[in-house]
Amino acid sequence: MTAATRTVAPDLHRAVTLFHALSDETRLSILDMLRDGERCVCELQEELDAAQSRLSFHLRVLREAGLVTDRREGRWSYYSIVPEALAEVHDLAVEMQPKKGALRVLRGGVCCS
Amino acid sequence: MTAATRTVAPDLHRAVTLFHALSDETRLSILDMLRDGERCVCELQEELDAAQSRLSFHLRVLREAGLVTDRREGRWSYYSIVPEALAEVHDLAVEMQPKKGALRVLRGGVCCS
DNA sequence: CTTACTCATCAACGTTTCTTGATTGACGCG
DNA sequence: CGCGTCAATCAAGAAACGTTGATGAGTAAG
Repeated sequence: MTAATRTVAPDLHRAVTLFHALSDETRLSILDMLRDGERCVCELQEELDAAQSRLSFHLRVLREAGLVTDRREGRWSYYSIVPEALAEVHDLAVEMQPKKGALRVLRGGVCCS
Repeated sequence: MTAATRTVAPDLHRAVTLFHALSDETRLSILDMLRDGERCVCELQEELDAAQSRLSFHLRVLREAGLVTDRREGRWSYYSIVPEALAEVHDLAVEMQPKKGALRVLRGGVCCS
């Protein structure tokens, strides 16, 4: 039985995807800008001083993780935060806390059998 | 003005470190096991069916992110969750939500100046 | 003292992720 | 139509990451 088959919480991969999308400075900066409301790519580009294709790449990661959505209007793409995805992250952090009554000095007294 | 000097929330790097540590299946599995209480490396090794050096590597990432602590006892190292670090993650998820009154159809009417 | 065991660290390797510059498609405007 | 702009995509290279097997430090036990 491998780690993949055993431990995998129903949504382990989902968690990995979410946390990975959040594990980059550029992407966190993007999300921070989006806290004020939606932005088009060129606005982000200007404020973050980042190449266009670089932003496109990071926006795609965020979009594929479900953390942002985009809306096209004319030539522009507007991106905005998906609050539900952040709520998922919130919930994950809560669920990962130790279980009640998990204090154990030595489980069963010995370590490895 | 670069993204690094401007946007960087006081703890952007801290956030990146935390999220990065959580963005791996093996590490999430380890944390899941630790929810029941502390474990020594050999226990994790057995249950996760992972090479010892692999676990050591991942435990180091988790430790350096402050998500787990270790305690030596004789030959064994016992690892356990640091609840405060998960609370940080929790708080980050909350802080990243859009600001109140952030609904904006078009900021200033036009997109790029 | 010697052996066995737990664990951290290292170097080497393959893989993934990120960056850059170029290309392409879509749209609006003169 | 022909041109400029916005943005997605691609290919190539660089950097970071994760895996593996080997080595070494520390401890317990014969």
